[in-house]
Amino acid sequence: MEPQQQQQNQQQPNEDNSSGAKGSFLCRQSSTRWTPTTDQIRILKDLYYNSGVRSPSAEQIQRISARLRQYGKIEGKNVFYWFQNHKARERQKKRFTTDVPMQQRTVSNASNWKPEDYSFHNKHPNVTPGFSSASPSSAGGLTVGQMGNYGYGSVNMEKSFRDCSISASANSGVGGSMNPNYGWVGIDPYCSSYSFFGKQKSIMKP
Amino acid sequence: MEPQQQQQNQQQPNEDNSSGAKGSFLCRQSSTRWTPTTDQIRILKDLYYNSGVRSPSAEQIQRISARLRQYGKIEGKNVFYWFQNHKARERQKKRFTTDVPMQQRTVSNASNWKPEDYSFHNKHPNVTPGFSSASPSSAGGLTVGQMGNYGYGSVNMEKSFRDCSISASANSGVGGSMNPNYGWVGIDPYCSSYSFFGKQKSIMKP
DNA sequence: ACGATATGAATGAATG
DNA sequence: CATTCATTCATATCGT
Repeated sequence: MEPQQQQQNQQQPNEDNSSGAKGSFLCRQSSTRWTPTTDQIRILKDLYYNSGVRSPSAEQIQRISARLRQYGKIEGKNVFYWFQNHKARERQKKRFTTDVPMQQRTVSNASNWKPEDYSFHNKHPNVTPGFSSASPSSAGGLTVGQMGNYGYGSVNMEKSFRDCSISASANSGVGGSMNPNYGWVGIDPYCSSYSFFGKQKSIMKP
Repeated sequence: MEPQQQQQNQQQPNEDNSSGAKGSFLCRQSSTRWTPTTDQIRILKDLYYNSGVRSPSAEQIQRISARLRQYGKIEGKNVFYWFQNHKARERQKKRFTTDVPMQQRTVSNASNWKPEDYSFHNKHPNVTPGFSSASPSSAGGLTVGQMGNYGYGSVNMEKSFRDCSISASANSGVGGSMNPNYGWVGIDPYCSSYSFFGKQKSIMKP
């Protein structure tokens, strides 16, 4: 991410990469920690910025991780942490720079942190500028999130609108009716409690 | 092995420079990463060693960076990373030296500050013109530091167990399990218990 | 010119 | 959610 300056992107493609993008490099995944592949990152960011996913529910996490699994090894917790971190850091940086609530930043910011890819996906060197409107997925083809599943929000979405500018993703369905997309707005009658990692807890251990 | 600070100072008044290319040394090469000026380092170390600041909060970071800005370009994240790194490396270094040999560390020895480093760090002839060292209060008058002590060390946490008793089972809404943190209503069927992870981690972990 | 080291930056994983 | 720790990448700088 942060395509601005130096980036240390070097995730090793591990096995199976259906995407067939980068070459295969055998590598050291020996590390304990998950090293996301570029495709995985791409998708995660797409979900984050384009679909507005911020704190996916257990179900979503499973789905997402399942989808991402085709691009490399990944577990539910990785997805979970990814969203947590991404969100936290986005907020944090804002905190450092915008701390004082009052004060209008005339020039507004100026240089602070990395511009990152707010708004849309701007980071990948590839992806065509086109930007389709209908399908959120760029290359996957699997849409992880659009099922009619209850979205997670149901509860406090409060100010989630503050930064997420999800630009149009086709059906944002603000109007009412069910909004199939995950996101804010979904009020669902069910709690759909989750056992969440409960099921996959076994894999959750380091 | 040696001096930690071999920082080259090149404080530039402020931003600008766009040339980026470090064609000529001795210039602001601010192309990419932040290169702290000696004054900035001096102050940072002062805060670190003399004031005990290790992990400044967002607010502190704001103030610190504001203060340091008079010595050169700097942003909040730089301060943030600086402290993070400094602390981490100090710790890391110490870990190697103090760890294996004798583990007889009295706990009292919490302060592992490294006075040697500070006080007169500038070993480079390059130092900024003028500048006498001493109090950081050159022009700021801001008091960023907070106390002078910090007990650190002796925190060897390893993998402790922290299983929770409640474990997951938040079950679907109604049941009324514990974890009432969020006043769920007894009859409230719509679970909105999103506290969710508040304690969930237990299952996520060892 | 390199190689080594110091250190800024980024981020996965946890903890509270 | 906020904060912190550990690792790792990237680059600036110095030594020889």
